[in-house]
Amino acid sequence: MAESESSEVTSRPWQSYHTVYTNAKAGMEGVDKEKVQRIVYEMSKGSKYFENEERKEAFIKQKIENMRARCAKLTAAEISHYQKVADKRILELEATRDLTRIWLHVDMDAFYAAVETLSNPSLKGKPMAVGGMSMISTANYEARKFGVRAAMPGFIARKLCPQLIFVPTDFKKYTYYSDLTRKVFQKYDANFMAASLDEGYLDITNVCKERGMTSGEVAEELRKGVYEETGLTCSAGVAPNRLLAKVCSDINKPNGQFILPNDRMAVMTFISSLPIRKIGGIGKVTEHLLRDVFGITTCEEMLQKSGILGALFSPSSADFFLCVGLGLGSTNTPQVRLRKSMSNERTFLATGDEAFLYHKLVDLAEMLSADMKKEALCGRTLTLKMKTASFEIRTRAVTLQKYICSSEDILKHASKLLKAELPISLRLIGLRMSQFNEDKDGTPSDPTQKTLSNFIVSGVATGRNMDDHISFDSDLSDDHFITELKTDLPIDNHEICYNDFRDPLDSNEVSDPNNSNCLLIYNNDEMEKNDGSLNSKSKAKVNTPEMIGHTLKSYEAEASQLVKIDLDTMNKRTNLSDDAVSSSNQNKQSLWVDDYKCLLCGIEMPSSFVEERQEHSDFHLAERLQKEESDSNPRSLTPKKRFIQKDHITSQSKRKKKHKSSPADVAEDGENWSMGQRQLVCLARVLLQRRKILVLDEATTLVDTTTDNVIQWRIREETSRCTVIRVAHRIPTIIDNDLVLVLDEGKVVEYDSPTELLKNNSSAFSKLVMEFKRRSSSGNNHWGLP
DNA sequence: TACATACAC
DNA sequence: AATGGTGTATGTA
Repeated sequence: MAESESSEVTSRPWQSYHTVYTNAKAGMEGVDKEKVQRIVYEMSKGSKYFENEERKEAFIKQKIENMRARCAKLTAAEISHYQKVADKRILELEATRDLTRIWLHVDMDAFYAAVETLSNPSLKGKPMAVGGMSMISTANYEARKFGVRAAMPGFIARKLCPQLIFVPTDFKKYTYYSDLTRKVFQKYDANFMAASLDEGYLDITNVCKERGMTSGEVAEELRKGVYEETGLTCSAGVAPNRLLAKVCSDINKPNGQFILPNDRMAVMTFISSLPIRKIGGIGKVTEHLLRDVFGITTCEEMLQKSGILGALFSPSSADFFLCVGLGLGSTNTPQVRLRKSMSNERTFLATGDEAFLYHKLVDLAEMLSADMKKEALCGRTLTLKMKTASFEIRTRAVTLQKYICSSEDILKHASKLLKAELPISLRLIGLRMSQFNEDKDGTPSDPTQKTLSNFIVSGVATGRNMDDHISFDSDLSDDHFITELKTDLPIDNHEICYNDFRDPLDSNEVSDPNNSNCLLIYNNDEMEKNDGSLNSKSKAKVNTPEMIGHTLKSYEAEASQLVKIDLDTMNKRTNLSDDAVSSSNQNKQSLWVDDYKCLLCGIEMPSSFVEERQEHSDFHLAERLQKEESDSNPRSLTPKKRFIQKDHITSQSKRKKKHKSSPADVAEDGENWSMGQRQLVCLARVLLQRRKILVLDEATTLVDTTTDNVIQWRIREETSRCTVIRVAHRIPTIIDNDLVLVLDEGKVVEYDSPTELLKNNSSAFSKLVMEFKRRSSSGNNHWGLP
């Protein structure tokens, strides 16, 4: 079996290229599939697209292997258990079977092509396709005889059929004809569901009853009506539910119909031999998966393998498969569904030209905004979609506090998302808005307006307590407090954005494949005196979280309280924390001349604007840090990167000036800070407090590596007389600490000084360091690692 | 929530 | 030379 497969790969390689258009489509019965497949393969071979398809294919193969392995691991007892569960579920589902409704699915025949032929009758009888050289939307039946079909690129179609006529798409026309067909649909079911421009689901139960007609007669009449109204033919399927009706409408295509009676036996017979790929929702991948793992090709087999399916798939997937096996589908008429997202995207010649990409983004933002306004929509989640030159698709999203719809707002956030990805070479950019505001009047109902949980008092060993609101009434000037800074979440409450800023090409972060590895590092300048056990030079050994908790507990005496400053602390809304920070930092000079004017830029802000003032001083702080950072390490920044940063600062300065005239706007500021800048500000504030013990939990994740190195160096300087506990993934962040604890899946795998750990080549830490070196060897090594 | 996949037309 | 655009659902972290 494996041998015949591999010989196919070498002698007839095209057979292993799985395209989307391998499934049987109406009108393609007499086609020489082998030939078509070979031509498609030869036209595609070697292209970037093809390489990406191969990558995806390999990924699916891997998935199949994993599933097979999981299958093989199941014990007999487990299998019988899952079978019992599945049998019970089958009974439950069977009980929901509803044979009282009659559903009709109408599907227009080669809709776009038929419409084009209508408006240009000379196309009649000739092979024709709607679309262009890159993509075909619809092919007429003459073209299908050559293997030309929807979703096929035009240049391949032309190879299959040199005389093929191409007609560009014209959605206005299709919408017009679609409306005509819907007028007819409406006569049979006022609540019909439009599945697309050329498809509809109608519940014809009442029509049949009221007019004393069989469903077949209704279908005939409706199709005749559609033809009279439009001059276009369609096909219909009648069945007790929508899932089956959809399958039925395809059976006698084109210009035909198929009736499946409302009878359980008829349904079961119909379903039994039906290939699963005919069912809507089962596509190329699922078909492949079910065939190669379980040997399932027909719907009937879904029931035969129900136990194992239940064991390997999620409940909702398993349910769907069972329904397929039982021929069950929805019979209800769902209430009008609101749209959940709106998007637009454009493909172009792949380029890394930032000005070009930005320009595309501007266009998309404007178009999207216009579309949103047309439907009076405002959304709060914006997603940037990118397709790289190698066809890899990436999306990056932000969820905002406010609903937006203006092109300016969209562009502002979209360009931030794009900037974080630069440099990058793209062939497509898209924007999508989702999470819409229910009412259109634009009332800014804040859906995630949070109460502030700022200072949370807790012990390390008792775990993190981010959610509880614990009042804080201790003396902040006490130097014995530990300040834990957790900055791996955004600071800004205005704008919650959980972006992954890591660049997969910039491998400065080391983690194991499932990303569960973590390094907990103790830089222990003072701890020695306090607790010798932590500083033990013992060999790496397995440890448990309890032990760590225990060890750390001994510090609780000294650190009478752990002050956790979470991100909200740094937020402008946080009066308490801001007061706390400034009161604990008495040597801090006032920025405000005469308690009114900013010393640095002269902006005027009354003292009552507490939050705005904090925001403003943070801004200057960030500016300073940025400057210091680029001065101290100018060569490590590419000119381009520096330009971006400079640009960032300038845009902020501009915003500040604007605020002069309207102080109320200041509350919005900080919005356009990069996440890295926010982390910088957090860090700076904490360092200023000069604690004896500092916990840095992924404190610099959002800062680029170069800056991170500067920061780490600076932290070491600033904290030479204090104990620093770092939690980090980046090796350079932790390499020169006194003690390293390697965590894997929440457990301490080993701990010792880095030098000791590195002596053992097979220690987890050594492996991480080696992996890090391997990944960074291709790029610049700024880190001066051993 | 963010992101990737799968699917449909 | 060259493989789309729009929208939904779902799984996973």
